[in-house]
Amino acid sequence: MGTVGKAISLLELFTVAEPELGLSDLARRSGFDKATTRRLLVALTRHGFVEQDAATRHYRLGAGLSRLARIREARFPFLRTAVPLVRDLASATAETVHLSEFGIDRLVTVHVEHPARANRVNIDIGQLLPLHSTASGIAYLAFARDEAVKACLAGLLEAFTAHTLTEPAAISRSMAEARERGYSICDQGLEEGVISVAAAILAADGFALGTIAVAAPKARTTTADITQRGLAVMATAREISMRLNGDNLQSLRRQA
Amino acid sequence: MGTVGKAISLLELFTVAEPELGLSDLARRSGFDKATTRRLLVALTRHGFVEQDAATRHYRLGAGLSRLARIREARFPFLRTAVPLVRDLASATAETVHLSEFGIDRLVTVHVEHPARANRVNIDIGQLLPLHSTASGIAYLAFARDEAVKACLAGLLEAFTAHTLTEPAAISRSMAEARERGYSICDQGLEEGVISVAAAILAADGFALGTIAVAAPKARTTTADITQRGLAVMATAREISMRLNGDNLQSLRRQA
DNA sequence: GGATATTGGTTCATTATTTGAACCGTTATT
DNA sequence: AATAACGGTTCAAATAATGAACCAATATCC
Repeated sequence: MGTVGKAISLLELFTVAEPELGLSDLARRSGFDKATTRRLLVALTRHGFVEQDAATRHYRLGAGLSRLARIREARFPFLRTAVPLVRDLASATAETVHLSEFGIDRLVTVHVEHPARANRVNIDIGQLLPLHSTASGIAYLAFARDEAVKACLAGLLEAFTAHTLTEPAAISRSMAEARERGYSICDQGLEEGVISVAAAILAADGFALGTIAVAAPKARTTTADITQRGLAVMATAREISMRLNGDNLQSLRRQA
Repeated sequence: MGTVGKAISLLELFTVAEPELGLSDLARRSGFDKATTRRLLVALTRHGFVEQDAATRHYRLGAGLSRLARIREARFPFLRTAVPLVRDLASATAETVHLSEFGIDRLVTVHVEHPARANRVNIDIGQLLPLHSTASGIAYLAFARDEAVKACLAGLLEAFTAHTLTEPAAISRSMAEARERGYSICDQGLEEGVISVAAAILAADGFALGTIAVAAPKARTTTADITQRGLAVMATAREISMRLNGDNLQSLRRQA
């Protein structure tokens, strides 16, 4: 792993659950020597990607990252466009709705609206979602470029639960069903007791760039719920796609 | 410059005005060899910090950055807290209001609300603001740690206009006035014809972490406007500080 | 349409940067 | 009080990065 990759992998250790980490902790989790870790952190700090708390000496993600993300968002207003619609869908369904963007060969969770219920599906911002075993992943693949699909099916298809699809043929079928229906359904593919529906958000070229999903405890989900949420998530995905791309969105490969 | 620094400096070449850049362009602007630039971009792409457009082959900032920024924002909700108040202040003043966060020894513009007027002060998200020559900078320094102040005054104090304060003593006086009054006033320090007021947003430890500012064309700004906007920006900064820190905000060093 | 310039990209001997074992002082834990 | 773990540093050795020269494709110019 090159030096740049090492530095970034340190950044990727920070999570919503653990936004601050110490030097020894970062070294241990990354597998790098403490001296190496320290040097990488100094370089990241010098460019504002990491900050060190003056009192605790712990490290955390820095303003330089936020700045670049804001620049990106200014030109590609994915969050600004989608978040209000995610919020609306969460209100309408009273379940967890999460928005993901494709990156690093997985889906990156960029926004979550949790319902005000104790029994709900919890997802963290920043959480990475595998493609083969999530509703979001299947919805994405259904409208992804062939290379992305091939890369996914050629990789490790980990079985997270007994329900996870791990055969390429089965995953392809699931993708075809998602294309047909306009949304995907995932029954406990990533976690026991959770059922989700998702739809792809398309870029101007007609290929998927992200997804929106509704996740709920299976115990309180009926077949009618699934259909209703599926149609709702599909409509929301379409709305987000249209707002992002307007008249540029190519009709080819458009959702049915 | 180490490898990590080089990679990050490539990322810093992207702006709101130029969100996509080619390989040769990036190499030229960074001063790195094309082979070096390419290798750094490949490493950044591998971790989602950069994406390459399939059609144009141009590079742009990637989803991996957005993900980390979202993780940071989830735990440090600066934008979510401040943006609504920035918007309110922009409506109330009908001038440009911009929010900055400290990082990389300067202020980083993270949000801007432009008034719906043709003659207005334009500021880009991501724009870096020097400390000594802007209302935001002086407001920040007024409530910054001594080290940050010393570092600023010991550095290059560039004269952007004939009005820019470049003497450490004059800058210190301006800081003291800002502390006294609760907001800073900058008359054409960065750009001819622009006058701004700003106030510091404080962290729990009582030190500044960012600023909020109102910028306007001097030609249509009266002395009464300055006072009115100064008080408004101070009140907004205080509100943001309180929402971010609640009861944790130390009374010591609190704004007058 | 041909000539030229510029693009994105690659190679590998050479060079520069990174590495990490061993060490340190301080703080936390037992 | 003893021990463990912390954040941090050093420098000879090891590894990764470098960039001049090259390539095919595309854009620009005349």
